[in-house]
Amino acid sequence: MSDTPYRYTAELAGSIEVAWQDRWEERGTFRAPNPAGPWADPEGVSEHPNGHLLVLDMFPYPSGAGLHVGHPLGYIATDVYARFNRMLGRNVLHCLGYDAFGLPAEQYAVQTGQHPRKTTEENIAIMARQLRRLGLGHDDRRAIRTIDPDYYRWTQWIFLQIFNSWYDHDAPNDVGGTGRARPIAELVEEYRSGARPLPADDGRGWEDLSHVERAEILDARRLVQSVEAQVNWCPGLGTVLANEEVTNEGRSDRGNFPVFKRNLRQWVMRITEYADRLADDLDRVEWPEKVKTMQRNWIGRSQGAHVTFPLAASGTATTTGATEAAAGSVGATSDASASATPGIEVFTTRPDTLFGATFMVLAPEHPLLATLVPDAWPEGTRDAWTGGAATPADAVEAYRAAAAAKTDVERQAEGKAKTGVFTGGFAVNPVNGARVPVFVADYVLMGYGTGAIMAVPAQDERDWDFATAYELPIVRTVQPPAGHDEDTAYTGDGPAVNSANDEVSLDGLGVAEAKERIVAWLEERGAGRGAVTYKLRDWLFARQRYWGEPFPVVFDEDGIAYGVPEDQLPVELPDVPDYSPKVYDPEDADSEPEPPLARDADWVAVEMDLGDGRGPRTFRRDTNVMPQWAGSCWYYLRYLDPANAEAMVDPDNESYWMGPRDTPVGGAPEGTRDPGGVDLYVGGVEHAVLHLLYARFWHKVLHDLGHLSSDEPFRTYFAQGYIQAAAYRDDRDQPVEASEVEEGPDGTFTWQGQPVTREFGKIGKSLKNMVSPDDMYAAYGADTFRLYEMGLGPLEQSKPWDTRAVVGSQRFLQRLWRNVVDEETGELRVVDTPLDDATARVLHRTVDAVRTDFTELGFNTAIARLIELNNALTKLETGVPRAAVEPVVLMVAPLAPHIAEELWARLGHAESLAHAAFPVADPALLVEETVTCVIQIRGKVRDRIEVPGDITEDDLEELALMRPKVLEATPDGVRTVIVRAPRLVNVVPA
RNA sequence: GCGCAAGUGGCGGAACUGGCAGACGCGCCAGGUUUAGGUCCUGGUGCCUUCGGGUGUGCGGGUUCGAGUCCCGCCUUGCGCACCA
Repeated sequence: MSDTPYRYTAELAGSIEVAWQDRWEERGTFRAPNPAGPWADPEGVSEHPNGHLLVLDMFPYPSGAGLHVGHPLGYIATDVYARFNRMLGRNVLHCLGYDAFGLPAEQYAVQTGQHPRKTTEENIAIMARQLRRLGLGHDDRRAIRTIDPDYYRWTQWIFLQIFNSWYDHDAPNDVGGTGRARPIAELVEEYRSGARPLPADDGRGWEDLSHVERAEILDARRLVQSVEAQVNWCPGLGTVLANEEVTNEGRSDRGNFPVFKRNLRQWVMRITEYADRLADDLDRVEWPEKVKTMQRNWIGRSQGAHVTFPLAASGTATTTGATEAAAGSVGATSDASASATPGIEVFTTRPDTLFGATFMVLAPEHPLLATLVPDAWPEGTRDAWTGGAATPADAVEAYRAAAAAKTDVERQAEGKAKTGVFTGGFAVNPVNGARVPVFVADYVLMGYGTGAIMAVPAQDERDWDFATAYELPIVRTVQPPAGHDEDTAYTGDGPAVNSANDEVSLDGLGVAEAKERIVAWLEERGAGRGAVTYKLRDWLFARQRYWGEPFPVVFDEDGIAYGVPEDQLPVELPDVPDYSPKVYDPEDADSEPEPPLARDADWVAVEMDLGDGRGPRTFRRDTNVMPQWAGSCWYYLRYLDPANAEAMVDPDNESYWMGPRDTPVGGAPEGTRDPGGVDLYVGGVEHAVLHLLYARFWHKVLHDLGHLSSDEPFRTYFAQGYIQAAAYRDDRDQPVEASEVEEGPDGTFTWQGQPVTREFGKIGKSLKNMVSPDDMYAAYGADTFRLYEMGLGPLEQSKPWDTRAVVGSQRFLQRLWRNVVDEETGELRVVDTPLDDATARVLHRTVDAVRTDFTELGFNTAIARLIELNNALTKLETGVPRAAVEPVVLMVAPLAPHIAEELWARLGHAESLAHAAFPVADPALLVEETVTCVIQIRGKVRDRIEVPGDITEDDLEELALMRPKVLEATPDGVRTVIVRAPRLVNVVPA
């Protein structure tokens, strides 16, 4: 029998923790009152005069492997912050649900032959147990799951809202600009009334159109469209993917399978309509600059101009005069298809350099190539331009085939070496009438701009490289500064040169002015116009998989798509016998997507009354499912009102929790209207352009349609670092089980007797370095684990896991416990004597520092201060005063809530401390009575003296100059004395 | 290649506007408790040192009475972008 039965061991910690978790659940301690909706509790809301706070973690995916010690890092951090704010009197909403649709669950289910619903629900149960054991103060009523029909009913509802909307670029929005989503019904009304002209100006009105014609007009405007487009087809996953889901290496971010470009008809969400607002509104949220930059880069907005280069008559490869350009937009050719073509439209960000455009380049996929190519090489064609082919058609075809066969990886492997062939065609530079040869080259991409460029070698490095490789002329139109290398392009600012025709001259102008002038000239001439392009593509939204939300869309016999009426939602995911997607050889680029739902003929054919007055009819269901991002695009809204059967969220609940704040975030532009949104959103940076961009898009649509008062989902986003763990590899570079590796005294590592090398990496199966929180609960308890993770270092940093070091946090809690409870008797040890002055000052300085640290998420330094304070109390010889230990318990509570609750209760408090007031520092006690003043000679510390904290500069200087060491060091007198009372005096000898 | 972060003891990391570098924790060392090991407790712990002191925040310069902190030039690591016209 131990003689310390009341010691704070892992066993005791465990029993305390589980008991408090039960109590919290029974009492509903963390249930946050809502102002409205089915749980309306206005009284509960009014009990929180210090306002409200919405703190959220990124939506977790319940993986089959359970949690590892890296996962809870952010959950603990938000919990500490939430608990702290609760103690400040705020109404705090913190909860967590499950993002449970998606590929991994489906793949796991296929592997194990079980239904994905079964495996997903099992995984959720495991995760829920692990999370509960952590002691997170979540509102347990709000643990929503995306796979529940009551949830995805609203996912489908939102889809229909977007489907039934169009983007009106001219409509004023509420942030002072124009452009917002409007219901498609309003567009119909404008067409019907004639307020908006119909696209086809054939004299017929809306009522005269067939329903197929009307559908075509509307479908072209919807924010969800079915388009025939080049998509990312991933045979290994059997589905198409969004651009955001394809890695730089041209592989799927899930599973790392090859991805191929295919032309297929697919659903897209028109996120590009929001490109400007998505870019601009980043200024109004408080996010890491890094993440904002990533989103801006992804959106890739660039300002420039579209310029049309008329096609020139085929002929000799020599430059002719300016007459043709003046003649008009089309080069004089007899070829019918060419005359139908106005010319080659390019996008350029440097219209000021137009006079230096000496050739053009089309992407290999450019449609104009077919009509551009003449029968024979024009006279004067250089050998190097032909690619060795007998005719331009052969050369272009060979080049196109070669480019098409190359994967992105191969293109990348070739680096920046420029290849291409002459098309045999010419175009006319609209500013000077120069005949410029047109090339095809794969350094121009079909997916950006117009898929064609004007090449200005003197001011563009890529064009320079191409021009030198193919001996094309280079004309400088921006004067490089003196000393600029004559053999490179100059891309900087400078005065324009060689840039004048009979009507306009740019010579001498800087880049910005030159752009302005030439764009004005182009617009006047109808040869071009100012333009903005984006790298952002529309969001490919359909997946040919099973485990996702079905599309609430049906088609009639004409192939027209209809949204399923709201009152018939949800469209439930049918329980099909064969849910495996049709997957192919990952390299089989020519395979076709085949959704599992398409196999269920009974489900696909449906009789339905759309409520359009035509009665019940037979329709064909859409057999796609939504991507995993769908459920995670709006879950934070459902948290606010998860039981609401009438709306996705009651508007009053949304505006209470997420509505715009009175003052904008720091760094927002002057006069900004606050966008509202989640007050603190914590999660990994890997979702910087996926989830965070998609959610912003949906949120803005819902805001435009009047469903939300906030116009950004996440007002403040904090990107947490990762916990990494040691992993070890053997001599074949294969990871070995990290838990079985032994460290030798010389610092080397061995596994089963063989030497292994160490690295630090992501925790997980692939590196065999899994550490489960369950092991930590068993060995130390949840409070120790929480404290360890928070004490490791700054939250935004990635840090290595070290199980051996966890004991330090346990020791702290043991000392705290021992300051209150006698380990042998279990009796209370605190004394009721008043605090001595020194202890009171340490206490209040700690309160002040911890408050600041908690507010700024500086948990590691807060913990250090609390340890110092507790160590100071431990050393008091007259016992630990209650007046000191109670504030310590309250301050520890957000970090280690179970032990704090237990000590609080043992100290005689009947109420949970979850809503107790956080200690407040007395300003009078923040200043130290005496401080150590450092005396420096020429900046080097030479002496120290104890002085009163409020000593004047003059007194301190006098004191310092009398010190023997100072006198000794200044035999020739003193030149300067710098005094920073009360901490420092620096004496500079003469 | 371009852009952005970050480099501090054996390790994770502290250090407000330039003002005692290394808080706190791990590890290590010594002592105590214990039958022993472990736990736990107390003290010490940047490096060098002739014990006076010297030296020290990736490297080299600079500004300053004073630099981890500011400026210039490098190096390394991490992240992002990568023919985006």
